[in-house]
Amino acid sequence: MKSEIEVFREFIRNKGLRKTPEREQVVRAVFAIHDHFDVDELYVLLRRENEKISKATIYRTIPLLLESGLIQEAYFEDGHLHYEHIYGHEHHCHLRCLECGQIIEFTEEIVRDVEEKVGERYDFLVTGHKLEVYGHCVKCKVHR
Amino acid sequence: MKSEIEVFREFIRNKGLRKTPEREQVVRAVFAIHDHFDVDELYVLLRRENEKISKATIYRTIPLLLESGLIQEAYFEDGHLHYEHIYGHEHHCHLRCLECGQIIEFTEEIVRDVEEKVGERYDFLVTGHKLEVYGHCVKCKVHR
DNA sequence: GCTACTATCGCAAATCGTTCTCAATAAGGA
DNA sequence: TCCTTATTGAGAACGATTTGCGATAGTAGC
Ligand SMILES: [Mn+2]
Ligand SMILES: [Mn+2]
Ligand SMILES: [Zn+2]
Ligand SMILES: [Zn+2]
Repeated sequence: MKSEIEVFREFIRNKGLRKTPEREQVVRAVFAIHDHFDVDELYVLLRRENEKISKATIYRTIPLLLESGLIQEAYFEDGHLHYEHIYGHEHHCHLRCLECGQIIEFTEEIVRDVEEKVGERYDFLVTGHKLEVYGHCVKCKVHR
Repeated sequence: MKSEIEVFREFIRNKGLRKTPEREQVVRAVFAIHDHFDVDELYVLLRRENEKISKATIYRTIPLLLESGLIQEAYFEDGHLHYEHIYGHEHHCHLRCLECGQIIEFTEEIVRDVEEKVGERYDFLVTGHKLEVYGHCVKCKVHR
């Protein structure tokens, strides 16, 4: 299996874009974080290790990572988007506690069936889905 | 079944807040729009018919509508959140075309099963879910 | 109904996330 | 190596949302 940086380089080349150290630093940072992240976390991480990268460059790189399928939007929270790297990981959904904000990842096969059913019903070429289940976690349940 | 304004008044009273014409105008506007909406659409609609309401008041009312269960966040798009009124409507999910942006609402029973399963698996008190399926609609499929 | 208390309002300023402008830099093809 | 031009960093600009504040108006108590 190709590494994420190989995938990225291929993507960049195919689009006729330029291979730059800044872009590749972003790719590395994104795959160094094994959790959901936002632009600012990426920025802080990169500044801590690397030194020089501007937020503008990170913002400009995000769409490339999305388009190349290396990352995806995970959820919108606290006024901004949160992402996660997905290349090399099997698809998962999110279970969120409305009280403490905890997020658990889970996989559930049935959702594939929904994709298929709905695709047929509305004549869509379905490519994916995003499912978030929410409620109250064990800890927060008791305080009510 | 209680009307949305009754539900709202009850909510307001229980919270010890004040019943104001501005807040109730927002409730009316929200239930006058039978589609997904954003803050600005609400503002434009209210200014057209009513005259005087500030955006700040709309922004301050949204959390009340969410907490009272009258509306919910539908999706994040074009840099801001879009909402929909849900009181008096059965739950539905969204099917989105990634190319033309079209959104189709659909209902699928199986998702309830997922809620239940996952709730048990992680000991959550599940209260709801948000599912978005995406792909390419009939029209957009052919152009590729 | 009148009064007093203070929640809520509108407006404008402030804040926050994101995009844009532009001059300097550096990919990468010739 | 040279040339063209995509990309960068820095900061200004922008759009959405929140906040501060003085004016207004609900509402509880008389
Ligand atoms: Mn995740
Ligand atoms: Mn909807
Ligand atoms: Zn919790
Ligand atoms: Zn379409």
